[in-house]
Amino acid sequence: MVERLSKRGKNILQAVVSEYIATGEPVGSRTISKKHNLDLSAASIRNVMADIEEIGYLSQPHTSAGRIPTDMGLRYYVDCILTVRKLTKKEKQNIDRTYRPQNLQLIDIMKETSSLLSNFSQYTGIIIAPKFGNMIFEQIEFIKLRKNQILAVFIPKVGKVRNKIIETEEELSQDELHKFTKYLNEILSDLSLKDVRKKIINEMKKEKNMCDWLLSQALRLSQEAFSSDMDDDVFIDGKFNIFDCPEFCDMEKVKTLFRAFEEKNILVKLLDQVIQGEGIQIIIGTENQFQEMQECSIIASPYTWGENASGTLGVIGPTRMNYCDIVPMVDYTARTVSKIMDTKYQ
Amino acid sequence: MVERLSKRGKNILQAVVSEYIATGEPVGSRTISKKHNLDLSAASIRNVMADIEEIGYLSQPHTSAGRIPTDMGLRYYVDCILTVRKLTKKEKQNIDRTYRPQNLQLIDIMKETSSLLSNFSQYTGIIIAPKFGNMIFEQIEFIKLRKNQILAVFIPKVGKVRNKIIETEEELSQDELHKFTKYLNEILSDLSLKDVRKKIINEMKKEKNMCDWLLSQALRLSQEAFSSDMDDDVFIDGKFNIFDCPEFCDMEKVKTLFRAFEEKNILVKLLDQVIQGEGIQIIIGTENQFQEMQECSIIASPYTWGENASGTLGVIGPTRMNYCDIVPMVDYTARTVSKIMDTKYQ
DNA sequence: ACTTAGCACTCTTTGATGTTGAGTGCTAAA
DNA sequence: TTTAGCACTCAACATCAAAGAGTGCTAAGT
Repeated sequence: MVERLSKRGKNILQAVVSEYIATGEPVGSRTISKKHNLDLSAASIRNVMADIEEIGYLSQPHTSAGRIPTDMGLRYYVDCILTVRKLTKKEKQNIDRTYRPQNLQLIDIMKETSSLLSNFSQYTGIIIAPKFGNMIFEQIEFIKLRKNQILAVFIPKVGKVRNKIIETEEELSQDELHKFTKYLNEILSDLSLKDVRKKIINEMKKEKNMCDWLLSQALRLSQEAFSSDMDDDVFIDGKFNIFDCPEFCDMEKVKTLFRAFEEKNILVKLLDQVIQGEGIQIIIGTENQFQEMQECSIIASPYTWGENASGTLGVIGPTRMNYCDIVPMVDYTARTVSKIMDTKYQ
Repeated sequence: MVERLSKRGKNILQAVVSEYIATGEPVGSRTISKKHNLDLSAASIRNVMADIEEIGYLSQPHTSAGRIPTDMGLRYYVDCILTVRKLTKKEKQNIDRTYRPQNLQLIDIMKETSSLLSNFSQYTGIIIAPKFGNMIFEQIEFIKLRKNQILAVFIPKVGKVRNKIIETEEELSQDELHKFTKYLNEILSDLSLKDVRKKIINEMKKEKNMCDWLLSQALRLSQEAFSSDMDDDVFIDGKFNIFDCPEFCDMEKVKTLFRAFEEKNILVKLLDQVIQGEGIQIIIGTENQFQEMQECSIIASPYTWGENASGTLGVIGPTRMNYCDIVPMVDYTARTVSKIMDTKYQ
């Protein structure tokens, strides 16, 4: 983002944005000259505002109203003006405390985090669990159910145990299944799920030549077990906080936004973009490609676990969010979660 | 419900209710005398309406408005006036077809049902999965994870496989665990989960005397495995249809209702009352104890599986629902689901 | 060359006022 | 017992004026 504003322009944009974030109403020149001691008269401010509007950073709902920042304006504000505040000790402690309890399962961490994000921000907190494909293989077990049904139990190093029922053509004895698992647990240990899938395909190619029936069965089975495109686990909290935002007083808006919340894969896609980058990322209004969400901003950060970037967390709120407060909070939360994930699972 | 209305009174209440259900607006005497050929003038209808209002079955939003039925009025209508219509062949086929695909897992049946109920009614469809306690034991397996961690996998005859991680004090070998499961699978086979819990407690008492270390370990473990008060599985579909009801144009109302939807245990409690009774049950507005839901009616029916009453399904909508259409549809769906559950799992 | 006071102008918001229409309750006649 | 007729009530709607917030422009001040 190019620096397109003079010092004065910045100050005034800053004032408009912060006033707008506080009130949600269009901001007039008088208000600024009074509340923000820029030592300028309303008239001067008006002139500058007109300039800024021309660039496209401000807009007027109607002729005789004040200005509100456009998405572009907010983007400039976030990139070139905003200096986030530091969290107080107390706030940090509050976040730390969330993860203090012993014996938190992954699922608890997720729930606590989404609720933390939502409570702090007073908007909607969201966290996406580590990607299935990034999970590290620890163990697989096959349990014989009925004649041609086998339950595959996949146990990752971290994360939720997953079951899958597999139908087989031939009947397999539990003994055979034990052999399978022993073999698989050996060759797959410590691989990420992605690599597991690759490895299985490679092994199958090898096996084609060697023609060991048991092994090829084992591989076939494991392929099925890992084939599923498991849903991403999304934890959302505080959906209803948006009811309290004056900008969402319109039924239609709420309706579409909620449909987006329901469509979890919209959220996943949106936040998956964040996982590529590093550190806090902010998506403002129309910057995201989903119409349903274009009244919202997302402040998100990837959190890591070990070396794999593993998930994303963040806050969804109206574009007029308090970026100054929420950005450092999301950041600190992401760091804390990363730390916890590391220590919990060596 | 006592018969408190004359034939004429009934006809007029019937007219008011059906008109109100159709339009959602207060109904005036003129409208009735015109549209429903009762061969009475508006003036006569007015007189009767005043009588009905006195009993408490109708009310006026304000002096110069028409009448709307009260919850009591709707209750009388449902009990003493309503004759439900029969489903057409096509509608029945539509419902049947939902369950035709082979290889539907329980979870699919649930999803399809909630969506079916919602689509047909244009309101919110809901189904509660068979109670955990009513599930029939088929198999349990213990898998050793790490030193003192064991994964218990519980496989019911019907329903979702469930995992639970158990921490133990002593380390147990996989061999020992095999012995445990063999023993447990024998003594628990075909019991309902409730009975399983009882049986385990009984066996533990016996064991205290016999002092077989392995057995008592096995029992302790299984007790832990079955201790969890698993969440009820609630499947809801079409939450957002209520946005389209004119009576929910008020933000506050939507807000509270949605909070109730979120609090799944409100829904569970509400529908659990239905499981006691037999056949279709209708809960109108303030008849339910939850304030959040007192603008809604619930049309629900238990569905069975084998001999155990096992779950509930139904439709949640505004009190001015089309009872005449939705009641038979919920009924038929409940019967169909029961049938499917029976045939799928002998 | 900036800055700013002053002013005319625009446009929303608010409240007051009147009108319309749906619906009621009562009365008296059929 | 029914119903036509009539006076009355009240929400909903439209119209209008006044207030207020804010702008843009101009001309004078620094």
